[in-house]
Amino acid sequence: VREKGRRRSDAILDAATTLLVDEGYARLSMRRIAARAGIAPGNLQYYYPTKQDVVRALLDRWLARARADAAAAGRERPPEHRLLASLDAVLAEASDANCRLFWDLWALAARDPIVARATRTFYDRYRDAVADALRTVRPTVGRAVAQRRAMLVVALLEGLSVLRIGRPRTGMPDAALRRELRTLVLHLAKEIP
Amino acid sequence: VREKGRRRSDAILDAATTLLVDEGYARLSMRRIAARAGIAPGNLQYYYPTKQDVVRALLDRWLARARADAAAAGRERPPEHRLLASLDAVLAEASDANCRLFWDLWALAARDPIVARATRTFYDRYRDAVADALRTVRPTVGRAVAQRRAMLVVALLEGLSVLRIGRPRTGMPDAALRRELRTLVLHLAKEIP
DNA sequence: TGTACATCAGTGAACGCGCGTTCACTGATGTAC
DNA sequence: TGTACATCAGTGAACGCGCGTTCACTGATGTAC
Repeated sequence: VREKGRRRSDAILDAATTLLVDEGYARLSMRRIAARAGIAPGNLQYYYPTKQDVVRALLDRWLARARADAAAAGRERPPEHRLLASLDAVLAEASDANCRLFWDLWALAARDPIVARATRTFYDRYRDAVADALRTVRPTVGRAVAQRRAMLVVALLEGLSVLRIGRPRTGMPDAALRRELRTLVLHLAKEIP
Repeated sequence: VREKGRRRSDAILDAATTLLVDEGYARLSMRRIAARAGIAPGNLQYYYPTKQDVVRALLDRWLARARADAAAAGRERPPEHRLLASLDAVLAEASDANCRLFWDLWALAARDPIVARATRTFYDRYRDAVADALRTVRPTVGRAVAQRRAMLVVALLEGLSVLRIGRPRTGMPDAALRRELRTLVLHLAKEIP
């Protein structure tokens, strides 16, 4: 009696995620999630009593997966190339849909402490991974310094997604900007005392 | 008969702005705006036929003012200090309320082309101002290069606002991080070929 | 100076809608005897 | 092997709410004669 329930609650999160990515949080409703998952509203409430519960579960799962993906992608590279390879990977994954989801996430986090906590955990892990990469490139920098610099790198990447607002839909920044970005990050990693 | 109307439509935008900053877009409604402005719903519709009209007018006015303020603040400084002084000014102005408003703005821009256009115009001007400051520090860099580097600086600042999500409410990043930021931006302005 | 009239500014009830959530109820499934 | 029963999974109507918007109507204000 439990296997069916687990598959169902997963399917519900799948439906909710699809809706959230495609149409944004403003158009996400319990009734639409239920319809998308092919169940009655009452059954949705059986698994997730309130809308907040669905959203929190959805984001927990999503952020955990994003972290796992990023960790796996990083591990496959030789250490020296890890930093720049990760840059490219992040830029490549920053599709329009993903960006929109993050913007909704930030707005949501401003009002829901649990979402804020999940978001913060996500970025903490993200920063730590970048800090590791920085110390691989130059092991002499201290842990704390590397973490601060990693924070700047993460800020750069997240900020770049914002600056794409209203631009003709390009998957990522243009080549020249990407070159400037690589140069700046390399300087931060190798040159700045 | 026209002066009264102009004052009224301004007061409506004031009321809407207060609500948006205090409670976020999710809780912004025509009825609440009307109540806040002390008028009947029908009268609100007389000035702004739809909710979209209010929001667009509100953001237009708000972004224009932010641009004007930033320009004025920059003009008062000696050119050499302009870059770092602006950094501090931006960080100081990034209050919790302002951040929340920007997050709502980005989410909104993803679904409303007119909001997206206003947002883009805002960031274009922002980037141009930073590019000017960069060229003041080192006039030998080309216009295009300066613009790209300015974009990285703007991305850094906007990204830092995102990374404050879920952190104990500090007005700005801590001193050590701020030092790293200044160092990085100075390197970008002065050292990187 | 008074009056007719168009326009501006404003009211508040009403419509219809989608929402989150509740609830009484039903069938399916596993377990204990 | 059959039966009683608790629990799991699921239905769909209903409640009450706030929403954006419409609309018929009213008063205030300026303008033309």
